[in-house]
This record gives sequence, structure tokens and C-alpha cells, in this order.
Amino acid sequence: MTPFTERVIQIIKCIPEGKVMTYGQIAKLAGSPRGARQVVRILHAMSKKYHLPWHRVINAKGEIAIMDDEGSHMQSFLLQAEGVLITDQRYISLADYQYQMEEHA
DNA sequence: ATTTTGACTATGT
DNA sequence: AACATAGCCAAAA
Repeated sequence: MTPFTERVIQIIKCIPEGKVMTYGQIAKLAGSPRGARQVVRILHAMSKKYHLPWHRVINAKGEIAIMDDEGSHMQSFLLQAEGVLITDQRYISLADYQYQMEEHA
């Protein structure tokens, strides 16, 4: 278990209900700006064992990244059940959400 | 050791 | 806005 992996797990655990983050944001926060794919791998490998809110992680376009229909349907269901903010069919990540708040300030 | 493979991303048309 | 392309990088083959 590398320090990077531990940080990624910690960060994902901290994503509040009703909010989402992108792979890239998480990688950057964990200290590896180009580690988005590692975040994917970690999520895939550890989400069950560490009870991670895997469904709160999306790609940079604000879309669900998971490939198979079963999983993607499950993810959108969970996100909508949490009331994640959506505009233009895109889920709004934590950082962008903050940006929107500033815009309205 | 080398190649392939992704639940990715930034950038340029 | 949609698409192609180049980087990216660890794990699996």
C-alpha cells in the first residue's frame, strides 16, 4: 500500500454525500496531477474493502465513466438518489460547484 | 524486459 | 459541442 494509495482512499472517503469529484481532481489532491488512471485502478480494487463511495467519482466531463450498463445505471441511480446537482446532463464536481458559488456571490 | 490495457485528461480542430 | 490525438502510468499479460 503506497502513500499515494492511502491518500486517494482518504480523499474519496471524504467526499460528502450529494457531491462528486473527478478522477483528476482526486489525483491532483493526492499529489499526482497525472495519476487519474491510478485513481481508477485504486477505486476498482479497493472500493469494496474500504467502503468507498465509488459512485461519487466521475470523469472530467462530468459524466459517468463506468463502461458496463449494469454499473453505470447503478451509479446514476445512487447519484440521483443523493440529489447530486446536474446541469446540461453533467454532474457537477466539488471544485466546479465551488466555482458556481463564487459566480453567484 | 516489452507490450497491452484502461471507470482518464488536456489540447487542438 | 463533438471528435481525434497525444500524453499519462501502474498492473497484467
